[in-house]
Amino acid sequence: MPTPGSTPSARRNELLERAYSYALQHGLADLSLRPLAAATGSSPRVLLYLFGSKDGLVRALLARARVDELALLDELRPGDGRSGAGLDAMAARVWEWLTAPSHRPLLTLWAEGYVRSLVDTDGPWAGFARATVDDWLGVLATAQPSDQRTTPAGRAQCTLVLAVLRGALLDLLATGDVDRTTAAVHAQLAALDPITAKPGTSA
Amino acid sequence: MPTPGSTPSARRNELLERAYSYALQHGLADLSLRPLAAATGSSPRVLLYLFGSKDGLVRALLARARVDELALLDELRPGDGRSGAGLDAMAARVWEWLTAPSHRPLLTLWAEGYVRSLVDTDGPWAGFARATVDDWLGVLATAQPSDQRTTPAGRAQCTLVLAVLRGALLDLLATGDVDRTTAAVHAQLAALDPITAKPGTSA
DNA sequence: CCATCACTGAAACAGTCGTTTCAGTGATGG
DNA sequence: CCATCACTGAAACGACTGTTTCAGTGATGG
Repeated sequence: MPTPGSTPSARRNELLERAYSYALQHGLADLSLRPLAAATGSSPRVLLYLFGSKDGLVRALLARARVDELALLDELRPGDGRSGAGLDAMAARVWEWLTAPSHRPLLTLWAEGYVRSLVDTDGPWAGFARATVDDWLGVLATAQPSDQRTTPAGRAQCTLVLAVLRGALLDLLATGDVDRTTAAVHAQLAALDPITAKPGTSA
Repeated sequence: MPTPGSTPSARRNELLERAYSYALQHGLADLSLRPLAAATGSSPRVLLYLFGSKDGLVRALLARARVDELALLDELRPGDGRSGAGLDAMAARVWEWLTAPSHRPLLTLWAEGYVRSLVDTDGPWAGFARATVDDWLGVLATAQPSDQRTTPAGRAQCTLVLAVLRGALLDLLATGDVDRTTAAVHAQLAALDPITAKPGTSA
């Protein structure tokens, strides 16, 4: 019995991509094999064969969504080891990315996985929320001076920026009010600036 | 055929309370009639009779959760028509409430309904996210000077405070790190103070 | 040529879902 | 006394769930 399960394979990747775009449209909450199979031009039999189980499928989809997330994070990294353009500048770029309408399905999917992992502490979702929090705190930390990175105040800074971004995102997803949420985020970044910048290092 | 559906009734309220506490423990995502009936000492038959349908039951549970939310909001209102103690003081009180361990199940349930309503635009969840955003923005607005309440900058202020609270809450629910998230919220409130207060009115 | 390989279709499995049907309780009040 | 009321138990309905069984494809390579 081969049961590849998680082994990469041309066919598997192809179906994963189609299932991923299906999940982006329909969500993960009531994802079901037969409708998914019909939409991706396959069959429940094949999906189970290629992914081992439905849990395996969901895990693969979550991992696939995470690939998109990590791609964004890499894009945001300063690249070189230097301290980059500052926490506020990075936050502004992140918010720009978050407000792009084409990213809305991905963000909704992410929110779905996030809260689901809060309830189902086991299963495929487990640890998803925790993982994304750590991912983002890590990447935000690369934007602040290295001497702040380890201090509690520095970690609080990153936590705060992340909270603003996530909270504003939740608002945006619910209301669609880009102007109001963007104004809130920028108000925060303006207020954050004098805190982040050490005296003498501004501009 | 009576089919009370949403008519109040002693028995209905009793079962609603029990179903509510069950939902707080197990979540709403995979709520199912038979296990719920077994846990509440009733039967699927009775639940359907008293709530009309499963959607009616979920709607009742969501409304019940909203009662708890609105109770908190009323508690936060200054009471008299005056401007209260300021936006930052109110936010600090809200955060205190959010971090209370006993409120964690309610907050998780709320998060569940929130993102669910982002995906299922119809069904029992519809509009839940939007409603809570409006509720909270409304109550936060009562804490700021009346001349700021209508300006875009004032609305951005409330949006920002709400975003910080919600974002930090998401972080807290995922990581359980009360210290770090509280530090972030308080850092924000400290930075918010000089913005909110008009020059000359500070202290 | 034949074995092995990754992949697939059709059908059935046992289980759960929300809901319905039928048949009752026991209490209320005219 | 009897009708009406809110409520309930038992069982079944059809639809759906993830998963399995059996039986194949067609291509690969020794």
